[in-house]
Amino acid sequence: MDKVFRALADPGRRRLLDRLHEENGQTLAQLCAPLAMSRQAVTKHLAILEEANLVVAVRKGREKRHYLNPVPIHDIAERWIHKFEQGRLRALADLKKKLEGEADG
Amino acid sequence: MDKVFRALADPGRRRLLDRLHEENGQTLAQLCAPLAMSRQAVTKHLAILEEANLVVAVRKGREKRHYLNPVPIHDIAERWIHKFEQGRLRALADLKKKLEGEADG
DNA sequence: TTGACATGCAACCGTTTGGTTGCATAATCG
DNA sequence: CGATTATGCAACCAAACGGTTGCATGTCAA
Repeated sequence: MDKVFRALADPGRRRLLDRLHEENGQTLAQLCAPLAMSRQAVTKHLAILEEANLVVAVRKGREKRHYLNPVPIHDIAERWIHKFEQGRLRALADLKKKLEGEADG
Repeated sequence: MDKVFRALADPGRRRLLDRLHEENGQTLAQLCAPLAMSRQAVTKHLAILEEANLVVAVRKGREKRHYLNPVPIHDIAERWIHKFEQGRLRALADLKKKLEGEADG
């Protein structure tokens, strides 16, 4: 779970996930192409995404195809985001109350 | 959006959000208490959470009460997670197919 | 006013991060 | 075979991160 959050912390890596979401199974070279970053930098980002299990790579000859794994994102939504969505309106009410200069706490 | 992802990348900060979710409006001292970390470290984490607008602080005399703002988390769920939840089953199918050693790509 | 409590600010420090460059390896093509 | 393509590995580097310590400020209470 922590690895997933950390992996998502970098905009470049989120961009890579977006790209794979648009077109799954891309190679390293394909992913690098429009990214204003060296191939090796992208390699490292992909390694971090793989480490977090957000991306699964499959070698095919001299190419390496990258596939999006949606499970960790789903898990975060379920186990973490969901919790905060529950009390959401209450929290917003708390907040608004305080920000409106409520005298007493 | 980037600030939110970055803020969520640290387990200590997620912990702080969890604590505020359990009990909203806690002071710095209250939040530090069980955290095996110096008060100043917590201050920095809270500053990052405030910067990301995940926490809103209100001074009350010599105390500073911290309130959870659920909006950025909601936004991430809406604008980012949701997208991946859409194609989720398809992506999983793609992945499974490849991992099962599908000959042709 | 004095003391204690709650927080703020700033300097410093080791480690991690995100990136680079250079070279090595492996697979396809002619 | 040799050239080209696709990727891997390693060393290096500046900047950001997460944390510390020391001191300053502001507020409540006796």
